[in-house]
Amino acid sequence: MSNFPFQRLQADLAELIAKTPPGQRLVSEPDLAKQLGVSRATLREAMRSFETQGLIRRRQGSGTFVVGKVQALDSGLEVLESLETMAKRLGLDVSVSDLNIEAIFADTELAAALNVPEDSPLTRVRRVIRADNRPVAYLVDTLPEKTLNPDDLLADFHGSVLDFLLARGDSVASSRANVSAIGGTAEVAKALEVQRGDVLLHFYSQLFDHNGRVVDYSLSYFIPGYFNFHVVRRVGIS
Amino acid sequence: MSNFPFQRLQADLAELIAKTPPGQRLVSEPDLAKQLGVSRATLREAMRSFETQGLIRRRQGSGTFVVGKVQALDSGLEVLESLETMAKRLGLDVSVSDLNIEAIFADTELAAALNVPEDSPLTRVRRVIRADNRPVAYLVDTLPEKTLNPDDLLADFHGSVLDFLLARGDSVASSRANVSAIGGTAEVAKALEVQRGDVLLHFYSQLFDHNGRVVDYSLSYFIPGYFNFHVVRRVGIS
DNA sequence: CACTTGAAGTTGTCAGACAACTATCGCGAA
DNA sequence: TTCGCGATAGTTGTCTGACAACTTCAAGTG
Repeated sequence: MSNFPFQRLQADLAELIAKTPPGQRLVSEPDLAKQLGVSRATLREAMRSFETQGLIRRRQGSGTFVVGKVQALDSGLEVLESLETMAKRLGLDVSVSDLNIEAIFADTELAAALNVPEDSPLTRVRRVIRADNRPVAYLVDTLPEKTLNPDDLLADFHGSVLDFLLARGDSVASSRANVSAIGGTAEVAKALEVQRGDVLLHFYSQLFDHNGRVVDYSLSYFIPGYFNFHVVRRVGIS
Repeated sequence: MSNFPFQRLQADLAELIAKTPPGQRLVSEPDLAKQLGVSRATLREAMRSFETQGLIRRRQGSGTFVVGKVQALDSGLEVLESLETMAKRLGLDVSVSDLNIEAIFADTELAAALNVPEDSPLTRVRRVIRADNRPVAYLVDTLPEKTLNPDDLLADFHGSVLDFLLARGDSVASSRANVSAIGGTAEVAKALEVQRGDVLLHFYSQLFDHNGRVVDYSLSYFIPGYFNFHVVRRVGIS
């Protein structure tokens, strides 16, 4: 087919990875290169690409492993619920780790997103969601300090800002979520224990109260495959 | 920070790409490797990763270029409308290319998705959507031949299966779209003129008529950045 | 003017080598 | 026996240098 070793190689590698059981080690790079008829440098470029896609994971001194998937969490997007609630509804076991709460001040971007003056005091909540003890989502919420004080959280926070606000009786009506796909930045990649640039599903959303005011500005990053988000779309909305 | 050249390199490269105007050529690999203090092999691995993310494009003999973005198309996902309709609503200029219509027979997967017997005659419609003359989406629709005959299309098809069905007065009620992020397969990558494995936003959806029967099985692949899909999520659906 | 030829510059691929790290096995000490 | 530890083989990470394939453009040729 193709005259470029790299493209042939990607097809061969894809097939090899597909038929290799998750968790199993691939043959070593020198052997694989010989077996596939390319140099180790070219093979490594292809492997880097597959690692960026999240299909394999390389560990120096140990080997290259095919990554496996756990059961997917499925949810309709039109229902606003926390990942914790969603997991409980499905009877799955998720946990929260790397919880980080800090007080910051609004820069231009945050001020615009939250509709507050620049340099306003804000509260930022970051954490990693784990399923099957593997990181599957990285969530960053930013709220005005007036809405959520860092000290408030320490008392009774289980990982979901939404659940916390609802439990407190706050006015929360809806959220507008933008969905996209991106390669993970350094911060996100580190949190999710993947490589910078790996394929991630990305939500950028704003939470509104019943008066239409922005309550929360949220960035969510999901490793594909662990979640199934779906939307019901209807014709002729009027 | 990091002891691994590759991670430092990714940070440096990301910065360099970010501050380089779209469309402009980067300095050559040997020069860049010297400038960043790594070998050309390591640099090329990092560049492969960024190419997989769709941030740069390499052309043999010519150079490496930073890719630019056109204005994004924005749409609410809960409204089911074709990309063409959406573009017209926004006054943007999109076109259809690489239109391919073929008659196939249902394999196990298609039979399950469309709820028809295996080996049933089906019609498959594939095409590329272009904005600013660049490929931005790849769409594959598969329908029972009874619903859509290949010959029907030749008369009056403008790129959207949904618009065609609606214009014909078919019963189309809603669609269930699963949203995910994937690395492009060989077929998709070729159609979108990107590298296999590049980050793409992916919709897998079924179109239902008013009786709840599956009318169309659709796979959509979007290059991130050209589209802004959003969903309004509400609390306490009952 | 149209066409060819060549050179310079670029990315694509290769081979071999060494460094850094990991897992494992065997042996000696407690 | 059991624990700890060092040697060792095997793996990925990185480097160097080289050549092939391709693109571009300008000079030369008819």
